[in-house]
Amino acid sequence: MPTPSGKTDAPLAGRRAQAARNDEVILEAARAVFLDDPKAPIAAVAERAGVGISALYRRYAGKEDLLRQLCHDGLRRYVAEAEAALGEPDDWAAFAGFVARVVDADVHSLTVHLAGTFTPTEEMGRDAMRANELATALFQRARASGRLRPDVVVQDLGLLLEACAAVRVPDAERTRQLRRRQLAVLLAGLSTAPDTDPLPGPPPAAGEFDWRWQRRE
Amino acid sequence: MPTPSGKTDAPLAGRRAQAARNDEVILEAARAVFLDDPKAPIAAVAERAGVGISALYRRYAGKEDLLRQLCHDGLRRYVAEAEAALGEPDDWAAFAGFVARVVDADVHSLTVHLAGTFTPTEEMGRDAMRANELATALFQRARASGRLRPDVVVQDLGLLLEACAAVRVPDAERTRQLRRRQLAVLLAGLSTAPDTDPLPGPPPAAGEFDWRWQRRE
DNA sequence: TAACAGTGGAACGGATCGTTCCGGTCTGCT
DNA sequence: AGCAGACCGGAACGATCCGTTCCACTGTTA
Repeated sequence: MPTPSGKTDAPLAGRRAQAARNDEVILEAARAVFLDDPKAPIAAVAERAGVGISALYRRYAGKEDLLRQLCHDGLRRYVAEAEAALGEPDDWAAFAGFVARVVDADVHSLTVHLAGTFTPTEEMGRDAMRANELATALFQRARASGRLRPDVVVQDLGLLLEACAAVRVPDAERTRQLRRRQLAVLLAGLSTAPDTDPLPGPPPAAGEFDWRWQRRE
Repeated sequence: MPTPSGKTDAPLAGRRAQAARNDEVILEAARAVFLDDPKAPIAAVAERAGVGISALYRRYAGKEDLLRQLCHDGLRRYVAEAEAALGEPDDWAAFAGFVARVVDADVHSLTVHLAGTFTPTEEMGRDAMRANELATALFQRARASGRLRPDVVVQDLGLLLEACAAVRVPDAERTRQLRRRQLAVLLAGLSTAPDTDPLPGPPPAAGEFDWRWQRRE
């Protein structure tokens, strides 16, 4: 088939179109592969995407570049979800919905678990800060709604996300279901209840999980 | 110093004693190192123990051997804790105490996270089965006490342990504290409460986490 | 049809790691 | 005293893995 359509360059077919499609396919494959194993070789991404290694190196300067982009995307997704959630009028629903969507999208694995495998950009630092601010705002609204027990702090959100991300079975959809279950248990545990003992030990402190963002050895 | 004491061979000093001491030191180092990173090189264990590599290979046929032993020890610890807990008269306290001790000892990382890095022995299979039976007994007693919400199943214990093991900061003692907090939240979430919605999705099924025990690729 | 963007995949070089091996030391026994 | 050998430290080896480069090839565009 020769140049199939007259449309300037939008539709598909032709070398340009394949390249554009590959942009997507590669990112998707990279997400899947590195979510499954943060230390996966770059060849695994190429294989999964059904492309050669060159197709990867044409787009990214190296592995670190790809990881950084992936992580940054996750961060942006987190921010976007938080912003969207802030539009929800019901305080508790905003918080619970936000967390659920973040868990579903596995944003935590994308950000925290990939951190340390590359040197972050300044923009990522800014985005991370903004992510924290937005999450804090959501949290405080949730607390104001009175459904959170009083000895819970914002940083417990990190514990919660970690707990959900830790759930992992071979099937992706089943993983999502089990994470939802874990999330429900955790949210119930964080909610006000008549007769529960106070949570033990000092609560997680600000920045206590920042060590993950330092480059590993 | 020549042979220092007259006691037959019990106390210490002398090549034999050092060897006996090394047995301990090495196992301890291996536990610490592989708990921190299941894929750590064997040299890291030797370094941490302050011994040469030979001291390791004199005791274990290879890395797999060491891992297997470590994992089996964890399994035995789990069984021992469960047996001890079954002696506790209060049903709920038996369950909660058991889980807390298992979390404190990081038995989950020792067993589940190390699985798949070696071919298990038959005895390990038997012990694992026994571990499941004991845990189920404890769980059923806890349920009988009425403090567990009705839609919780034994397999939720796996989710709970995974969530606690996922909490990890550089300092070991702090890690223990945070895990206790996570555990408290989860137990609160699993407890009966007046107005909570039922847990979403099908509950974890028996053997749903067994894939971890299969040798990785 | 000439130039070239885009690609597949072999090949290279470096790093890592499990395991072996050898030379040395100290001990326990004769 | 002295010797055989248990025990040890750590260098060296070989296998494997992985990131990156490179080149030949293909269809497209001008």
